[in-house]
Amino acid sequence: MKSLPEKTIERLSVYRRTLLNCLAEGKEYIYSHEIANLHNITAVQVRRDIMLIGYSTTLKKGYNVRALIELIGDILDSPRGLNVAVVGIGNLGRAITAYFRGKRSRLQIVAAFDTDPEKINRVISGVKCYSMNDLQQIINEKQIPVAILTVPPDYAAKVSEALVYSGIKGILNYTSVPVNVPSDVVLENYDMITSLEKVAYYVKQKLGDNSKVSYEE
Amino acid sequence: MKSLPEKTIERLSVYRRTLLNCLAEGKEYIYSHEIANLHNITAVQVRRDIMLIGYSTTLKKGYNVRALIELIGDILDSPRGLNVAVVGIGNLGRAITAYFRGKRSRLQIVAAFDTDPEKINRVISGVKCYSMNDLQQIINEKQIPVAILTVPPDYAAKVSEALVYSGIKGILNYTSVPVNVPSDVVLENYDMITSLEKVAYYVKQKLGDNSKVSYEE
DNA sequence: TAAACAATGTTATTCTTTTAACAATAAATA
DNA sequence: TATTTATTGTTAAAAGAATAACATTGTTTA
Repeated sequence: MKSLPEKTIERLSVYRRTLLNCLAEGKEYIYSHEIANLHNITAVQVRRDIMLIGYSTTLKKGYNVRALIELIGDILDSPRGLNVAVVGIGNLGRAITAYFRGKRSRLQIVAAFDTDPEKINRVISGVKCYSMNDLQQIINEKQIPVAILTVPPDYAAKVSEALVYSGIKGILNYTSVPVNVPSDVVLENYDMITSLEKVAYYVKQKLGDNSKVSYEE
Repeated sequence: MKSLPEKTIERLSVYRRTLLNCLAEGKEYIYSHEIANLHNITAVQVRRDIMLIGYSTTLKKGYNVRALIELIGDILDSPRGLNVAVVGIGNLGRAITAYFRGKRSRLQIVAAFDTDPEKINRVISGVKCYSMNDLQQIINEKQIPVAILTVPPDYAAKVSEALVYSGIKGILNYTSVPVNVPSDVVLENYDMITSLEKVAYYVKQKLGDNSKVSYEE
């Protein structure tokens, strides 16, 4: 399989969730422009993404929702599922596990880690919490290739090192500190403060355009 | 001011936080390649970003950290700060307010909204929580142009409509549902499930490359 | 059935972003 | 002081992503 553009991968993930909703509402077929409207993008982009994953329909009644979902699954999911750990089970960690709760998904959050003795050995948001000291052991025992990093900023670097050392293959970093990993480990840094500052920047630009008030004095 | 590339805006936000740390450690000057190493990017990209914001140094001792921070502030921040509301103060909402707690920033989270009677009129993570019914009133009274949307998926569409109607200028949407706003409202959709699925996809790819095991049977 | 329409599939173009190439110059060194 | 080195600033090229243009083809309708 030739590799798909990163942005297409992202959109496929979102498409799938929207399509699952459609299916739940009894919708069997969907037009490219309907998918587009649901996501604030153009129908061309939708069609192009769908072309890239090799789906095509001869009908003019839109795409078969079920078939599309399945095909996206073939691309995104690992056949046997993929285990995930949440490292740092504070508010953010719990928010993420909550997202997955009850969802039937090929991604399973199978362990949480924390340093707080109050949390260790308890089940939090449906996930057993282990001591950070047992990181390597549990990751190996449970065969966990992916970790979500939601520890306080000061611990980010140390913990990500430990994760790499424990053999983790992918890290989704939600701390506000960029972390560094060897090139054979997949890394996605996402920074919530940055997104907020970005929105604020564009809002400032717009306000500045419409009324110079805030700059006048 | 000519408008800067979106990616540059994002990086500036991250640079600033890293630079603040450097300053806290007593570092007065920093080389482009040092900034680059901290962020897993190239020095050229750093220099280009810095060129774009119009900073330049005649010294060969690196950039003046203090000056850079200030200049980034001139670009990103509104002179008088910008008020922000968190709409839906569950785990995710609390995680975000916690980020900002104690941070001296030009972005202030000044209100939370929720429907849970247990939360309304209480102070949560340092922020007063109001009833969702008072959205418009409070947004106007407190002059809040930016909202962070962290409500359960089913409420996302309704609440974002209400926000737009209340005169909000920017929405940062963390629900797993894409929302739609008029073109004069700044919108950033960020989907945590998608980022996790993306990491999982690339991990799958890598594992597939190294050992075909998972596809063999 | 023929014409018009509406939808998809694909190539070409444009735009954005990153990377490369290299000129300029302060600082260090022989 | 002349030479080398290290660093910045800037233009040029390449890569990646979105958009536009358009060909194709079921479906509907006169």
